[in-house]
Amino acid sequence: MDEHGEGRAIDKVADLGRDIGEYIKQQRNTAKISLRQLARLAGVSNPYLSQIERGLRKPSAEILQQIAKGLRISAEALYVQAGILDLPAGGPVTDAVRADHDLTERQKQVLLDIYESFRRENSATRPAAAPSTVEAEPRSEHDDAADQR
Amino acid sequence: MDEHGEGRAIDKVADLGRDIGEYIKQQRNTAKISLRQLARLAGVSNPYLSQIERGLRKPSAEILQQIAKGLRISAEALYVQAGILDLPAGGPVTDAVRADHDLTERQKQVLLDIYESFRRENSATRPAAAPSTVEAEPRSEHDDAADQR
DNA sequence: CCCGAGTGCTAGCAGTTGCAAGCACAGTGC
DNA sequence: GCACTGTGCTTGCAACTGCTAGCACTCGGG
Repeated sequence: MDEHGEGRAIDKVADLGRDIGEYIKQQRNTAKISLRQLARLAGVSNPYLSQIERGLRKPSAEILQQIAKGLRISAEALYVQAGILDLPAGGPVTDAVRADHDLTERQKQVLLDIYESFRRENSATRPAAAPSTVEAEPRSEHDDAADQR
Repeated sequence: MDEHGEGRAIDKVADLGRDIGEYIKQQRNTAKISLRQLARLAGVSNPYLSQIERGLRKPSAEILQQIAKGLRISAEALYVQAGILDLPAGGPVTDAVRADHDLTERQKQVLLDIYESFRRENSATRPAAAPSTVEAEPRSEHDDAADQR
């Protein structure tokens, strides 16, 4: 991490750690499940999940993936909170370009940069879409039954 | 990783490690830059980048982000290769661009023209290894100077 | 020949990640 | 009271990540 200023980077990392931890805790509370229940559903150890929620540890993307699965939210939502994925530019154009097998990665990036620049031109004051919390559907018995169909 | 069969999971993890490593190496070769140059651009140590490319180490998402920056491709492309992000299920680029309400018609056309031009380039120059002329733009001093403007 | 600059890699190490074992506490039923 | 089940957390440790110092090699110039 030589690129980072020593003091501010540490503060930033700590903040990011707390951000994803608090977000996970918030999602878990919203889902009304205990830390141990989530840990079991996610397939991670409960002490580790506890440490993550309190910002003491910084989980890998794989662990975030597992936690997302346990919470039944998208891994991407956690990645965004963890700062390893940008807010989705959103929309069919971005997805289509990314999925196009006829383009190289570099070409995709060039196209999307131009696309974004056009959008900025057209709507300079449009606010960015906020991360969604709609995935925090409460976990109930009824939900489990629906899950099995 | 208790959810996974022991033998197959190990094989799968190893494959994934080699996948992202080979992918990075391929992108680097396509960009015609040395391992050390990419390491410098990415802000990671060159021995570590070497180990990553050879599948000996499994980089974190943060490191992948840095490597993507050095390669000038999206971090998401690397995440997909690393198996921590799913391929977006997108529709055709043309349809998506045409349907995008954030763009003027002119902008749509410009984007689609560039898109088609890229595809043409790729069809004309595509051998089995699929290099791109855009991506294969040599990374020179001149480029660096242009980069800073 | 030597030297310098470049190449990719080896080896050892500090710090971090994720875990298992265990603790203290709360609530419930006998 | 006790035993049980559940809660979140502490601690120590093995494995891993990412680094630095250094190596061997190639190439070009003097």
